[in-house]
Parts: sequence; C-alpha cells; structure tokens
Amino acid sequence: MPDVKSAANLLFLREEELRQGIELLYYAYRDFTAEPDAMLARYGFGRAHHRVIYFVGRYPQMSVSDLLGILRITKQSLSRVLGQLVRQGFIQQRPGSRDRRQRLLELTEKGIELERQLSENQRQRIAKAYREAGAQAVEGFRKVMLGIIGGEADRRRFERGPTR
Amino acid sequence: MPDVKSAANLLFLREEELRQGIELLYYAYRDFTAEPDAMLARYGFGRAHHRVIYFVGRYPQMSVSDLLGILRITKQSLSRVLGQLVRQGFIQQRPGSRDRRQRLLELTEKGIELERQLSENQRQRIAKAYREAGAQAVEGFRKVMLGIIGGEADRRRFERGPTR
DNA sequence: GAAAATAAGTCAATATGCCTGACGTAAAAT
DNA sequence: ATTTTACGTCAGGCATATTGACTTATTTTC
Repeated sequence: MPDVKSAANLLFLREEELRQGIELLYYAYRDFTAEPDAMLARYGFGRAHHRVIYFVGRYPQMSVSDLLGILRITKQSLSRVLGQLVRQGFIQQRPGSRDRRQRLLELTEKGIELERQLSENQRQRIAKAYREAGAQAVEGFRKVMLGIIGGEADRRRFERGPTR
Repeated sequence: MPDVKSAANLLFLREEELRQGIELLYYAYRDFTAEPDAMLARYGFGRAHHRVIYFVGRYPQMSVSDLLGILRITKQSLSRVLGQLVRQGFIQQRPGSRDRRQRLLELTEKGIELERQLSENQRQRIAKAYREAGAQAVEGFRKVMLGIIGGEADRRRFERGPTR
C-alpha cells in the first residue's frame, strides 16, 4: 500500500522538519547569548542588563513603560537592573517634555561603549552567517523569523527602509 | 563626493541589517518560549524542565552527560530539575548495558504526553511560519541559523536525511 | 475643578535557575 | 592496582523574575 506508506513518510518528514526548526532556534539562541553573558559576568551584570542596554541604545529617549513592553517583564524586575545601570553611569534618565511623568532613557558615553562591546560579538556572528548564506537565504531567514514572532506591533519594527 | 556618501550609506544599511538580525532572534525566541512557559508554570515547572523533557524525548536512552553537553549547564543545575522529573514519573532512568555507570534517560508515557503538549505550540508556530514563508525561505532560514550555531558537533545534528 | 487613570518607583516576600566548590561511589580504563 | 569517568549530592550564593501592596507626581476625563 504505497499511499499509506508515503503519507506516513510525509508526516514523518514534517515532524522531523518541525523538530529541527525548534532545535535550530534553541541552539542558535544558546550560542548567540553565550559570549555576551561571559562578558557581562565580568561587570557583575547578567543578561537582563544586556537587554536593557541594547534596547535603550536602539531606541534613545524611550520611556520606561515602552521598555517594559518590549522586555515583557514586571517593573519590579526591571527596577533593580535599570537602577544599577543608572547608578553606575551607563544610562541617564530625564523627564519627558511632553509628559513630565515619564523618565526617558538614554545611554551615556560609557553606556554606548559597553553596548558596542557586548553586541559586537553578536553582530559578527550574524554577519558571518549572512555572508556565508547569501542574500537570498537572508531574505528567507527574515520571512520565517517574522512568521514566528507573534505580535503585529513587534513585526512592524522590521518593516523595510533603513531606520524602521 | 558620492563615493564617501554611498560607502557611509552601505555601512549604515549593514549596521541596521545586523541589528535587525539580533532583534529577530530576540523577539522570535521570546515569543517562542512564552506559551510553553505558561503551561509549565501550571505544573510548577520552569523552562529548564521543558528542555530536559524535550531532549530526552528527542534522543531516548541518552546519558546524563550527553544531556549536560547539549544543555551546557552544570550537573548540579541539572540535578534538581532531572530529579523532580524522575520522582514525579515523567522520566525513567536505567543503567546502561555497555557501561553500567551510565543512567540512560527515557520518557515515561506520562512524560511523552507532557512533551507532546508542551511542544505542540512550538511545532504549530514553526509550521505556520514555514507555510507562510515557503520552501525556499525555509531553506534560507536553515542556512542562516546553521551559520549562527557555533559548534561543528551541533551543526551535524541538522544534516540532511530524516533521522539525523 | 474633582475624580480617575497613568507613569514611575518602592518595600517585601518568594521561587527558580544557575553557578562554584567539595566530596562520595561505582564502574571502567590504563 | 591506580586512575579516570559517570553520576550524584551537600552547601552556599547570586541573578532573574514573580505577586502584592502602597506612594508620588502628573495627566486625563467627566
């Protein structure tokens, strides 16, 4: 019964393909974070500090609640990490001009330097992967990753054009 | 001076492209783990339990040290998580026949069921992304992800052919 | 203008994940 | 017979994150 056999085989291939997708994400993320984590440890920081520094560098003058929205953590969790970064002079806060309740966040010179160091490794890893895979593969990578990302709002961050 | 300007523009595009790569990984991984995390919380488990259940399901009869090698954590960290799963009947251990020092790991029926529930969400997310992006994009996704993964040994897990 | 909502911060208690270091046991390799 | 390996465990510690309760300043809404 070749029909049954090939149907089963298709299902099997599909199952295997999906598992490989899960694992590609797992291994890639694991390796992607390993080196920055090691660097952060030398400052007494953790991965949470990296995420804060990264996104504040990416979106200067962002508010605390925007940052909370991206990180999807509670303000109590953010508080300690952000407080450390502010007290140690990596991040600067200033009241918003339109809404003075807001504390707009910005990297200091020192913060910019740390961000650069931390992300350099990741940029090079991506650059290497992109270079080896080629432009067409990069396009496919983008498409699949955008499909994995859940929210419409987050997907919009990746619209075409250099500066979002 | 058009040369300088276009060179700077190229650098800018490249920088933006690399940053987007970093962020695609961040958002995709964040959303990829959010729902399983919520399910695990209902069992009193964390992401670590999911990883253990996933890989034991993927490679039945694997040894503890093989699992440690994949997870890249210490045996002390694994110990509590694995111990809970064994005591609560999700994972079964048996001495290896060739090397009786080994404890080979295997999911129980209960473990298989939990694994299926947890990964179903991730499989569907991948399936949706693959379906929407198309076969060629999936090929590109694989290429780029493999380029991001550091170790040759880990990349070998993704060689062609259904069963590794 | 008073009441309600929002942005941000704080105190407290708790859980989980992960680490280093030290030590123990059984089995295999040399 | 000694050393190495596979696994486990005790102890102590730090980072990340949670829920819940409460405060302050400012803006919005009625």
